[in-house]
Amino acid sequence: MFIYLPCTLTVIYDVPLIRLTLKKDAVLKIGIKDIAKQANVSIGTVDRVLHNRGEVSKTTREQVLKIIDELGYTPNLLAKSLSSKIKYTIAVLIPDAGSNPYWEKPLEGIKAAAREIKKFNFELQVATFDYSNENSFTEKANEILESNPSGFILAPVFYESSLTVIEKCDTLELPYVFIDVFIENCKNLAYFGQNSAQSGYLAARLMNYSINKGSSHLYIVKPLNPSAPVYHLSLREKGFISYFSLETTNQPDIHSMDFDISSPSILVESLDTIFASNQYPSGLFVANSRVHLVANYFEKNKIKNVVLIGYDLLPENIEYLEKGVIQFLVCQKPEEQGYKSVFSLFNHLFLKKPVDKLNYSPIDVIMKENIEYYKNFKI
Amino acid sequence: MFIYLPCTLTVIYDVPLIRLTLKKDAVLKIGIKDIAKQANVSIGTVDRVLHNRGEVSKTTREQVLKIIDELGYTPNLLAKSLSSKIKYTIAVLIPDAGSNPYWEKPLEGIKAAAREIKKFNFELQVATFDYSNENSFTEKANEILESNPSGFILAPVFYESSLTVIEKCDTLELPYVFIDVFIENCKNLAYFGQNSAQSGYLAARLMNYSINKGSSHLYIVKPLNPSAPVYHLSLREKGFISYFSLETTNQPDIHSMDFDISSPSILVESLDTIFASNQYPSGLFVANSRVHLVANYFEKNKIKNVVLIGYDLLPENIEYLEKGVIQFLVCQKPEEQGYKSVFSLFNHLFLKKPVDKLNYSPIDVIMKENIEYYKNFKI
DNA sequence: CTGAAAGCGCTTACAG
DNA sequence: CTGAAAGCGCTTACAG
Repeated sequence: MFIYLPCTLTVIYDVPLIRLTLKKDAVLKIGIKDIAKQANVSIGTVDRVLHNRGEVSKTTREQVLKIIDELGYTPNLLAKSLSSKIKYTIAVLIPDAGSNPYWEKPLEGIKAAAREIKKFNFELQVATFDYSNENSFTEKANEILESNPSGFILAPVFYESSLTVIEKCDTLELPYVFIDVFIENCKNLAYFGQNSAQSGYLAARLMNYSINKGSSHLYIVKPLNPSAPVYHLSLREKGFISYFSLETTNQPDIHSMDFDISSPSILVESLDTIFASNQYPSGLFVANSRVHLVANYFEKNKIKNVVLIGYDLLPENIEYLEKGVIQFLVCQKPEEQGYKSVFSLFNHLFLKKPVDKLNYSPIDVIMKENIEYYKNFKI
Repeated sequence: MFIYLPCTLTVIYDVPLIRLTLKKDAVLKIGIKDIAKQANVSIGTVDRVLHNRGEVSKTTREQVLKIIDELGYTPNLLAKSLSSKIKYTIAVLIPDAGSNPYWEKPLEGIKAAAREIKKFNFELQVATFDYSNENSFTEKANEILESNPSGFILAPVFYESSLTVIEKCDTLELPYVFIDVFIENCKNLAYFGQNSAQSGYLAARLMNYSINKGSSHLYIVKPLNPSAPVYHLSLREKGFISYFSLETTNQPDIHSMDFDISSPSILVESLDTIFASNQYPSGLFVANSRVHLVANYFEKNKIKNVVLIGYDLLPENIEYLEKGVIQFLVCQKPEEQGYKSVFSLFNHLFLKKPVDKLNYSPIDVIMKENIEYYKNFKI
């Protein structure tokens, strides 16, 4: 039923000033030649002070520096990379996508960034390791360090081994960027990853809004991959739980349920138990991308009106979201994490620009209506 | 109450192959010199066929073309823009931010893009017009066309005048990009804007999830600026309404309420009426960024438990979202629209890359928990 | 300590 | 129709 309820509409004529900004940009770009002329030196000398390569007398150095400052010189990056023979190599060490399809996404972003900075003589070295094999991590890391890259992006999933690697980086003065996993008190150039607890908290709010209020049962499902670490999972769980203890007067019973993804039958049994019990769920929060397993169960058993929230845009998840079996997918732009990791090193190495150290990904709320725009990674 | 319910956990050892991809990239970059040598011509001739500047005999032309193809030549863009004297100018014609603060955002993105492609000899010309003055649009457009830009980004808010301008662009073979407003059957290079109906539809789903189910009253608030067009507003309204008629068995009464933003007292009166009536609202959907006016009313009158959903990240809206007065803000990355408009012209003019014609912005769902990541525009 | 010169991969007149 | 040469703004040996 649609009711139209118009209010009085007063027309006003509040005419803002018309203005036209046509930048004439009369500022002529000044180059090292101009500086050289002003300072009565050769461009070679200017270059020496520009890059602190010494072999310049103090007085001329200061003179040149002064003029550079006065004229507000900024180097022409195109000319720089055209003439320079320096090659930059960015090494990447992340888990094998075979063990976790998640890692395809950051790699996609990494590759996209690599394509963009290729023209500036940047090259990529990608190595992967096995989640269930700490040695493979160390071995690959050592291989990389021996190849002497200009920068290093790594997912430090094994704490002890990572510390050893990081120490070596520090000694070599090799700038390194953490992706996805964060280790504290390191001299890492930057970190790009998720705010897992926060995303769980957000999911809880969505859950709370979506379920029928009043006493109810919520289930946190944690699909475990025995060979993969679980910190994201438990942080998401913590965030989810803390929302209900902090923000709402609505206090549902929250149950937690772990299961090994390699034995789906256990999941089915557990879900059977839950749905047959007198603790019938109002909603399920699946703390990672395996939410499609639960969605599949819902579909088969024709379960409706139970809110289902999960993570990540796997094709299966997208399908169930579009069908309406999953209500919300929380997503943390994994491609962007990879993309930005590369660019942080580019900014540091090439542009000599300062880089933000702590970088959490946006937490996207994906629904039927907006999934279209998140499906494909585009910069 | 938190209950832990563990399932059996079986450890498996599914060891994926370890692999190391160290791109050696032995492919030497080939340039016009190599082509020239292969074809036994000078680089001048190669350049002539590369740019179809004629003055080349058919046979040599074909020979060169063949070699270019064989060697898979791709031009070095850095060298190209370093040596070329060609300047590109992108003209922009959008509404004055004075009449609608929204337009600051696309402009921000436009400027960001401009900074990035400045090094490729791209320059920006920004002109603004007055929403309440169609003549100002036409005048500025003509001024721009006379300045003979390389590309044109415009918000064609006045239909008739826009058609005239567009016709001139077509004659001049000037590529033009629509931003925010779309006109059908034009030869525009691209369009960047919102999918307004879709966002209303999404807002309705959020609303439906958030309100207590059962019979209820929802209000669509349309804050009107008499000098600005309303198509986005009414599309959002339509989308909102159609969700309830299409997707849900839950059929609340939906009331629509327009008011002139220049007389806030009318809004207050209307809200007073609503909240005193026997049609007490479960939720209000404010179809644009003025949702903070309603939020302000909520705060003053200590209204709780009424779902409030609105648009855009104005500072006031952010504040009320963080306070919990507004539950959801729907946002359509206006900065990105500007940013991408510029890049579509860059791709077309400079890179000669094909450009997608229809580009809807992602519809972001913003809540307390993720607003942090959407506040600042970053590429 | 400093300068002159070649070169990066293109474009752009100009000469023939 | 075609080629030789200068130049874009830098870097990089090399000579003094």
